[in-house]
Amino acid sequence: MSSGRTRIQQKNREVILEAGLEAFSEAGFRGTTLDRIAKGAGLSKPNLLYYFPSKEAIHRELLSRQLDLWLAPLRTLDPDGDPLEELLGYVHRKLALSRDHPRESRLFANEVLQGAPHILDTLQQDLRALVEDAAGVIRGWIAAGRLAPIDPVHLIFSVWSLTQHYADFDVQVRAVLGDADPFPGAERHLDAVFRRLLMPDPEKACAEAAVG
Amino acid sequence: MSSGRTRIQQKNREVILEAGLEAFSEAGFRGTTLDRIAKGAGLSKPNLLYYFPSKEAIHRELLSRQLDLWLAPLRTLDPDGDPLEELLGYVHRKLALSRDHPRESRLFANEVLQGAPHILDTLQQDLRALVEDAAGVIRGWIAAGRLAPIDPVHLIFSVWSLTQHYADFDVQVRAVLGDADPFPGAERHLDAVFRRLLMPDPEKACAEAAVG
DNA sequence: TCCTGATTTGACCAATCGGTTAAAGACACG
DNA sequence: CGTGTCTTTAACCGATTGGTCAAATCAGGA
Repeated sequence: MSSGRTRIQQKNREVILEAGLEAFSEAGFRGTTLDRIAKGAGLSKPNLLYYFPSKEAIHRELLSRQLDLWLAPLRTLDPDGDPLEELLGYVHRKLALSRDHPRESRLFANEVLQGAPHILDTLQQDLRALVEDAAGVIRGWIAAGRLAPIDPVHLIFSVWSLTQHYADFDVQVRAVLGDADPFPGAERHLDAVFRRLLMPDPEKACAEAAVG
Repeated sequence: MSSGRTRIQQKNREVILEAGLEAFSEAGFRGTTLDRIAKGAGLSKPNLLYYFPSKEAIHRELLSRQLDLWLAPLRTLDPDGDPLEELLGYVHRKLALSRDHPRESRLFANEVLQGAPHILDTLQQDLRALVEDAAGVIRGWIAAGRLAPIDPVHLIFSVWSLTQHYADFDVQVRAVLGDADPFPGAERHLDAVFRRLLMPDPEKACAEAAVG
């Protein structure tokens, strides 16, 4: 009565969302069937619809539940920290999300790729505002000469694309690399890329380049 | 009799493939219905199946027909050319593909994102071999000191992800940037990124950074 | 114990899925 | 004209889709 939800309800809703994540991330919204989610959750189809009113409700709940986690790394940029450290840390955390939560990445990738019909509002409002905040921080660093001059918004796009690539196109990456774990190599590569890209001090950049 | 295909057949097959590209790139294979393709092509559903034996045949034809075009930019790397020019040219051509053929990009993105069930063989053989060739060229440049040291395969992944991002996640990019055309900014950004990333000569890099 | 509400399910629904069939319509060619 | 081929479609098929409903089952408190 206090929480409004039984233990059974909480547990089954979790099981359903887990199965839904597995399915939606693999096949997208339209490509996913209630039967498949039900089977994955070990429940009957009518029982699914006892816990969620519709397929779309499961999808919506998944998207909104993961969105905060998904954008969290970008919120942590500290204007008073060291710019290079902050941004490399961001890249690192974002790549870790791709490694540890590839299904969540593919869930969003499917959604956006197909026109973001369920989260377009959120993108245009929350995401845009969040990016604008982060871009402001980056602009401040550049203005203070603490960071190489670069378009902050496109820089953020670059972090997204470079890191999420290893989750969203995992199959392709492994097909090209062989089946070895791509992430150690990806981590080294992205660290080197962004270090070289963002280094504000020409002399340090030169030294690094000369050594490397 | 000579070509084995009537004018009507050729024209209708084209119309069907155009409608199929529109549909598959938007909704993926499972999310696309024959009825939608038929409607888009202005034909009846049985008439579709007079020209193609199945939905999968349309999809397969689209994938194989676009694959060469899609990978062409990577084949043009000239070992005897200027490394920086060659790679910047590759980035430029790849970004132009994202701008001028976003549906083709999303067609592949959907396919790979959902596990590449129809082209996994091609990825593991042709694509892998192609990347290995290109990586060899890049390694040669690095060994000759004509290019900054960098992992060639991950560099290619980076080109793919950075350029295709503007086609595949177009909706998200526009949501963040507003609805202005993202490509001029993307072009400037990627040019600057790869210039800085690949510049082999420390002094030139320093000069560029100091000026920029 | 019984009772009440929470949970589960078999049977079912209209709509849509990919695909088939047979027959009609359009066309070229003699 | 006629004829044989190419093209198109109405009608239909079994399977699957998202979703409903009433009845059965379960769990827990008095």
